[in-house]
Parts: sequence; C-alpha cells; structure tokens
Amino acid sequence: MESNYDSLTLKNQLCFPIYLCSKEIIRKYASMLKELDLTYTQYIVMMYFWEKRKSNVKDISKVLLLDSSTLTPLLKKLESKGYITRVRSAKDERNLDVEITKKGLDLRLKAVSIPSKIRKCVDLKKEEAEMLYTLIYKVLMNVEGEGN
Amino acid sequence: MESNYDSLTLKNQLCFPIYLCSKEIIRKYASMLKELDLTYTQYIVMMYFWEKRKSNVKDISKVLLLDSSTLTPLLKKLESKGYITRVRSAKDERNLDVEITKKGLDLRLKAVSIPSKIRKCVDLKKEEAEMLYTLIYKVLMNVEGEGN
DNA sequence: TAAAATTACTTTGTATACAAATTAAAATAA
DNA sequence: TTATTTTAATTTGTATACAAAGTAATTTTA
Repeated sequence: MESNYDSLTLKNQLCFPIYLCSKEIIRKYASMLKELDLTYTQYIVMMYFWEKRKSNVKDISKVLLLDSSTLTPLLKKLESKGYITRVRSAKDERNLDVEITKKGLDLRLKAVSIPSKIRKCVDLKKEEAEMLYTLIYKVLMNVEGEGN
Repeated sequence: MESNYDSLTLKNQLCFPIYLCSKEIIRKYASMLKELDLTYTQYIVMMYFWEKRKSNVKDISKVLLLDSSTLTPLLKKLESKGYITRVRSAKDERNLDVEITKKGLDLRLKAVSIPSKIRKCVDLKKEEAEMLYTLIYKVLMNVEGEGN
C-alpha cells in the first residue's frame, strides 16, 4: 500500500511526466514550425481554421480550451501575418468574426508533412498510440467533468 | 490508410490531447496549491527539494527538464518566500548552491493530501494509470532520444 | 422601457517556457 | 602562463497561459 508520504515524490507522479511529455513534444513541433513562422499554439489555431474557415473567439476557446485572453493577442498576431481576418460582427457587435484568408489556407500545404514527422518522433505502435489516446482522453474528460 | 491530409486535423492529433490534459491537470493543481501559495512549477521544484534537500540550477534543470532561464526567477521567488536559500558555491563560483530551509521542509506536511486529491480527480483504475504512465514515459524517452 | 444581469471580448498582472546573448569563473590548450 | 574554450547561471526577448478586472453590446427583468 502506497502511503501519503510516498505519493509526494517525483517518481510517483503521473501528471509530471504528462507535463514533461507535452512540453517536449511542443519543443519538437516548435523546431519544425519555425520554417512556417508559427508557434505551436498558433499552429493549433490554424489547424482549427483549416477545418472551420470561420469562427469567433468564444467557439475557438471552447474547442481549444484556450482562454479568450490568450486568444486575443494570438489572433492579432495571426492577423498581422495575413493568415486570418478579424472583424466585429454586424449582427452582434460583441462577437468577433474571425476568418481564414487565402494565404492562411495555402499555409496548410506547407504543414502536411508535419504530422508524419511527429509520429516518427513519438514512435509508438498503432495499438500503443490508440491506447494512449484513449487513456489521455479519459483523463481529460474526468478532469474537465469535475466542477472547477 | 490515413492520408497526409487527414493527419492534419485536430481529432487525429495525439499530442493535442496530451497538451490539453497537461494544462487542465495543472489548472486543477493550481486551485489546490493556492492555499500553499505555490504555483504548479514551484510545487514541482519543492517536491524535488523534499527529496534532495540541496542542489544547483544545472541538476534541477536536468531532472525537471526546465531551462535554467526558467529556474533562475523561480528559485528567486521561492527564496523570497523563505522556502530555499541561494548562495554561490565556494568551491566553484559558477555554481549556485540551492538548499531547502526548515520552512520549506515544513511545507511538505501541507502538501501531503494533494496527490490523493489529484488521483481522485484523474479517476483512473490502477491498471489504467500504470498503462498511461508506461506509454507516456515511452513517448518521453522517444522524443528526448531523437537528437534535438 | 429603464435598470439589472449576462455575454463576448479585451486589458492587466503574474508566472511560466525557452532560445539566444551575456557574464563570469574554471578548465584546457598552446 | 597566457589565450582559448568550456561551463553555469543570468539576462533579454518573445510567446504563451490564465485569473481577475474592465468595457461595451445585448438580453432579461422588474
């Protein structure tokens, strides 16, 4: 039986390696994304727009679990790079219409090789990757579920 | 067979949910750690010192995979809270001797309940947690292994 | 319909993160 | 032994992250 005392050691943490894993993978992405002049978070947002084309801060926030105060400057940055446009909604001035540009859509072509590079780097068998995906999602749902 | 095109969608990313999971768990920690006046990263560093008592920037950096430029201000912060001391090494002035204080050691008692709270929140069966730990570690080793 | 509450986004403040440049000390080479 | 290189930590610059406060538009309520 594991004591409370033992529980408070680095090697017995589950979340610590998840945190490390996240950071280190993002570092890998960062070096690959340098050519596209994108950071990892910007890449995630672009991926969202490659699928959705048009959205607003609230909806992006809901899907990417990024705070609106993180998104505001990030979207301004992507706008300054010409990948998206930001305009207040005519229907409801509170909303910001965010839309991907032609240049933003074109960027996708430069990014298509990235997932396979990352997969090679992560280097898990198909079943392992699926198991990891399942478990991580389970944790995510459990953590999100609890009233925070 | 999954195409390169399909690979570049949010739902087919393995790293994205790991990144979300890491962030959301850290958010949980943050609310629990508020009482101890610690952030998650500060908590990790304190956990290191609860096991090690004395160290230096380089060794902490190696174990926690945190850049020295992240650690410098963080250690200053922990020093200002009275949990550690920072002194240049007499033997080699390049090194910084970092040591936990009595107050820092005492803090451990306030933290012992946190791991079980987090486990409850993550809510995985023992075998699931072990499997997740194994897989995450495998990825971490693979990603770190690749010459970066 | 005027006041109150809600909503969507932005701003502010604090704390990571890390690359790249800098500084100072120690080790190595010439 | 001086010059060169290496090493350890710090500083600088940029980009997240998010809580909390603020702003302005819209909706709800009294």
